[in-house]
Amino acid sequence: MASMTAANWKTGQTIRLGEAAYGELRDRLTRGGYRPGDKMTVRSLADALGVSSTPARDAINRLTAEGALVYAGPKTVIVPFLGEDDLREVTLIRLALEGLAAEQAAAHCQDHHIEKLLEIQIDINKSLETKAYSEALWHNKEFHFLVYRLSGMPHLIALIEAQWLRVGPSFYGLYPEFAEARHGVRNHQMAIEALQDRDAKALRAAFENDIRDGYRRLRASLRQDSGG
Amino acid sequence: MASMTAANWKTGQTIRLGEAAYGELRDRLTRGGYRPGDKMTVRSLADALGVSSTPARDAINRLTAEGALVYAGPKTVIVPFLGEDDLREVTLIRLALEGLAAEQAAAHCQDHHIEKLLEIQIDINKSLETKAYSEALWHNKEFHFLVYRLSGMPHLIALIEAQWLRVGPSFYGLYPEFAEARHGVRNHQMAIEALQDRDAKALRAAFENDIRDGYRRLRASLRQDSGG
DNA sequence: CTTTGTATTTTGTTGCAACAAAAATGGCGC
DNA sequence: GCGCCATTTTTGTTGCAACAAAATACAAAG
Repeated sequence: MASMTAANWKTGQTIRLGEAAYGELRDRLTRGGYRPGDKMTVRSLADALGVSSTPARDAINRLTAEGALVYAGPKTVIVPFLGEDDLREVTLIRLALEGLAAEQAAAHCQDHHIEKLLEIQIDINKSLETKAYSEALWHNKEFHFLVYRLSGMPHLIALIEAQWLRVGPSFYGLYPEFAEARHGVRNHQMAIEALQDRDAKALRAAFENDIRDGYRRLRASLRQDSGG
Repeated sequence: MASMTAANWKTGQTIRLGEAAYGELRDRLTRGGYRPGDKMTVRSLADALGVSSTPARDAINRLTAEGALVYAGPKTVIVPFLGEDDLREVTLIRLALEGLAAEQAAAHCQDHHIEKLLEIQIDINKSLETKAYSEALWHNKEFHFLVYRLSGMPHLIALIEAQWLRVGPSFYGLYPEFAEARHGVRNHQMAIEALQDRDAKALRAAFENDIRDGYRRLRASLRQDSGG
């Protein structure tokens, strides 16, 4: 009994309101519940989540530490606008981290993982056909993180998730255009083929391509916004 | 006046106790004030820093989110032991992030930066000669982050600092052996030469070498501990 | 209409106490 | 000596109120 205590204490359901609030806010950010510039106040979040100010404040503090929220003033936390410089930096970081994750994933890939990826890709295509962009975005994330998890590097995955959370709110609004272009389909196909060959370098290249494609499109839309 | 508000509000001295507590605890961690396994309790930290429990809790929460502290049980936060797997993961992450930072740094390097690096290297050598290992460690960090800051990527630097904070406590205790071997001196020399040539790839290689050297030594000492 | 100065409202931070839960302690049986 | 269980102590979490400070709304002047 004493031996399982140290290993399994996380198993019990999360009774910590702070962590629950963090997870919920994180989810809403991921799902496009907020737009860049939206103010995050302790009291409004506490009301929205039905908790008191302490857990709400914990959630905001943590997301701020991770870069998913930023200070716009001494007493003002907002969902960040991603400028061109920010986008460049986060992209370079993503290339480094997700490239590493992909490279490490190849060694731990099994056939059933590839089958699962094929299923997810079918889901993505279906979602695109029915113009269910929010779903497509979700499946796209599933695709990426299924591979990244194969790396067996939990801390690395947490870092990658933090980067996605940074670009998410800015990315989400203009997904329709992205989806129409279907730029991700070819890259995902390349990734699956690389995985079948257990070719770590090719897998990395496929994901880097995907990241770079997304970067170019996001940057273009950023310039469009500032230009007109 | 309105234009400077958004840009300069950070200039005012930090009146937030939570951030001050975070900085202080961070500093103590960096300077070897705690060893792996040490318990971090809200009340003891609050006493140690002369603040109430809220800012102390904030500091612990943030360091925990960054991985510098870990949960060892539902109500127990400790300074983490770095196992061999953890060390491998953090090293791969460091290679990715610090490699990127070094590569980006080359483009922004000016002559006076190289001069400063030469000065720091002299400080390192002096500290090693006088067996002031704690000082040597500090100057070593100065050396690395002076280069990393040249990348102009503040978020990347924050990520790198978080990784250093993870390995710090485990690294600190066995520095004397490291210093005696002087393994870093050659790598730093390579880095300076690469910087003089503005050779980004060579600069990256020099820092990767430095990280890998440290990894091998730390891993060896880890195996020694578990073996005997 | 824009701008400037003022008043009002909102907000984050901090300290603190209560509570439940986990950890440390000590004693008991073997 | 060693493991196990009950008791005591310690601990994190949570909610809340007070306060200072910043943001906002508003009014007046140019």
